Amino acid sequence: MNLQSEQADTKDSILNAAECLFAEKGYSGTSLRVLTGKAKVNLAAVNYHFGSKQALLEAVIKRKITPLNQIRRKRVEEVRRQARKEGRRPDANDILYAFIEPTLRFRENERGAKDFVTFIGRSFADPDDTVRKIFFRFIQPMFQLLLEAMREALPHLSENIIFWRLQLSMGALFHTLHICEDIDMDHLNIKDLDADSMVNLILPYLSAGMKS
Amino acid sequence: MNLQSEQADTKDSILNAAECLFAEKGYSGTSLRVLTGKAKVNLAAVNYHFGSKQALLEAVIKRKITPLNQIRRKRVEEVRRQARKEGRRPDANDILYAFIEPTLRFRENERGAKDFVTFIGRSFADPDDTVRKIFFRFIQPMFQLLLEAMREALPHLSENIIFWRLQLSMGALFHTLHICEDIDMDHLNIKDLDADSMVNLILPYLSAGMKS
DNA sequence: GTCTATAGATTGATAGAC
DNA sequence: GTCTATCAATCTATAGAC
Repeated sequence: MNLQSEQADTKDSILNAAECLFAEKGYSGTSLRVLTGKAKVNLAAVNYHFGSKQALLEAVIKRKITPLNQIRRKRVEEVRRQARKEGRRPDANDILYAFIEPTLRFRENERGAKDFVTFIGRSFADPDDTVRKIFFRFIQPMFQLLLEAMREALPHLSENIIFWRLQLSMGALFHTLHICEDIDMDHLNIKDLDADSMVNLILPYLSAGMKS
Repeated sequence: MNLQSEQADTKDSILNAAECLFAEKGYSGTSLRVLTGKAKVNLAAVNYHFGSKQALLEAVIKRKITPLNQIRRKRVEEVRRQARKEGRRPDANDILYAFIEPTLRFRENERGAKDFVTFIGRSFADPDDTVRKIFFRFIQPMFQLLLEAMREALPHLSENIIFWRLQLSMGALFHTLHICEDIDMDHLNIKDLDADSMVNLILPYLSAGMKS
């Protein structure tokens, strides 16, 4: 019992520190020395508990992306189900809302989630193939679902166009989410905006772009 | 004469190799050994000709961003001038076109420009403060000009909203430009799209978002 | 499970011969 | 200007005592 809980603490400490440092300094930019220092565990603990730095990366991603995607998937499918029930096409704005709102809510509420979302944004552009591939693996099914839903919503647009407009949306969303952690201009600060305000800022833009 | 031209060749070889490798592997992910290997110059040549790895980074950015920003600035100001002459507000779509078209044309035509534009996209999200700060310094005046022009075009929107919609646009644009170098799905491939087609793909999205 | 100590590789930068 | 050789620091990962 005691052993188990202490192990869990060590693993969690490592995961929390990794989440924070990966967001701030990137995967390659974070050394195990700094990481274990922040987590207040021994340098060898990462390799003992996770096997390697890369396995730790996977664990960090998996821990938060799994429940988040579960919520988002449920919300998007509810939009499609509701539309089908009413004998109409789903609305692009509703689909985007079903994806974005839980993302920003999650970012606001969960411990370390702000770091995690920043990390997602960084990972899209990470030069390290490893990082991009691992992320891609976890994100791909969710993106596929969005693609399907959008094809229902916007049947007059080609799959090609929808694909790239979704990419434009992901780029806009995640760039903004991590730039706002970085920027410090008094009159333009949205660092402390709540989830609803951020949705109101971002959703109209993405929605108009998707339908354009 | 001979000495000068050989020096220029060495410096240019280094700049070209750096541009390519920084785009592909990032600044931190590129070692001077690999870089000088690709440039076919001696390991010590970077420090001799540029002083440090960071000074090389600045030189790489400066070489291409200066002429590119000159063109973009001229085009954006021409849109404002024309509108003023006709006694109307500039159109947001025209402003975006004046920024994006030269960017994509440049990307298509100039040697190494595709790498450079990819590198810009990566740098927005680079975890290394140094990289982001240097880029920010070179990009800031151009962004400021866009901000001003957009405030003229969209006077009913607050400066705050315009600022963040421009950020959304930059995120969408540069994410898409470097994801399209990375993606390899036959039916969705735009890797070999020409500049005009890319403008047609991206501009309506950004334009609708800005005006939303 | 936790710790120290260290292997083994790689990094940016530089000194000094040519 | 170009080269070799090397320093000093850093990295991931692991072996072995406790």
